[in-house]
Amino acid sequence: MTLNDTLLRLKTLGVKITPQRQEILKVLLGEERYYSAEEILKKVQERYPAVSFDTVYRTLYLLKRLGLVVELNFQGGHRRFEFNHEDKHHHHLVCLKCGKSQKLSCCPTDCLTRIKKEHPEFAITSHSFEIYGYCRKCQGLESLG
Amino acid sequence: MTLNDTLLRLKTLGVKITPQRQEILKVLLGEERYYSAEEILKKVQERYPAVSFDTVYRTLYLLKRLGLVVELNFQGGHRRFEFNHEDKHHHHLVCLKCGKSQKLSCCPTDCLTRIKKEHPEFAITSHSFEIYGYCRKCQGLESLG
DNA sequence: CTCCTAGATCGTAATTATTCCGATCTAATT
DNA sequence: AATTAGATCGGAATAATTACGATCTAGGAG
Ligand SMILES: [Mn+2]
Ligand SMILES: [Mn+2]
Ligand SMILES: [Zn+2]
Ligand SMILES: [Zn+2]
Repeated sequence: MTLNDTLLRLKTLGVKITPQRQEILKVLLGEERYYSAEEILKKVQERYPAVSFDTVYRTLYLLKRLGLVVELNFQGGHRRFEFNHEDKHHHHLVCLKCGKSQKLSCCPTDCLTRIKKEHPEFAITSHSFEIYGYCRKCQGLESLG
Repeated sequence: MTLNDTLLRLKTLGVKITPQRQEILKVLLGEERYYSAEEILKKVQERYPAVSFDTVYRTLYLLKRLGLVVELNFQGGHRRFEFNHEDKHHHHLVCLKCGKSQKLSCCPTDCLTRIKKEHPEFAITSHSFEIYGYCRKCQGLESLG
């Protein structure tokens, strides 16, 4: 998904295209990874020093409602956001020490179809699946804080 | 798992058994569901009015390190804790409106074994798998806040 | 049983993350 | 160019979590 595609999509949905929103999207589309709200704020401030957390959060939640952004809630209460690249739905292998992550090649679709059958009255909108542990570098250092 | 079993386990591990810790365990063992830190504080305060958040959080993290408690991080940044009943490992179907949940009958074990093979250098310690949406009661009310 | 001490708790303050809000601004339509 | 619904800013408010010094106590030694 390119920036222009995304902007077109927003325009179609009747959402205003502001420079701040464009800049937030540029960050999210820049590297294919997840970001904290603060990381996004810092990056956007390089171009627009006056931008506020309010704008970042409002934009992220807007994009989430539109299905363009995914919210990730990791162990320890760490909240992250990443662009929802079409056909690139994925989950993460997250190191509890350094926070680095790798994409997982696998999504529990069989569980999902089973649960849909078992709970037909429940309107499923999303799911999360993350695996935690320690990467090679951080093994043995778990207890050193 | 009963309270006495758990206390014995803690004793074996060289952890002090305080009345506050016992009370927190009683809450967690009482109903087989997850709790917020605040819910636990309130319940424990019924017996020990002076107990503090500090004690609740420290105890929860202690129990988590010992594998007796699981930390759940739901959409919206909601953090919950539940007792890790042996052989009752499970995941949740969570309503985004009312917060009520149901146990899932299914754990993505095939994904997990696959990931272990693909990332033998990574030391996996835990995983999360939650499904979100709207329960029957809350359907159609999603947008009413 | 009493003493001792490492570790636990309390009370409160500090920190962090997120949300709220009134004043001002602006994208997009007319 | 004027209009206005919706967006942004700056800062305050709220909520969640962590920190810390003073005090207390569980559990082991004697
Ligand atoms: Mn990712
Ligand atoms: Mn549960
Ligand atoms: Zn998936
Ligand atoms: Zn599982």
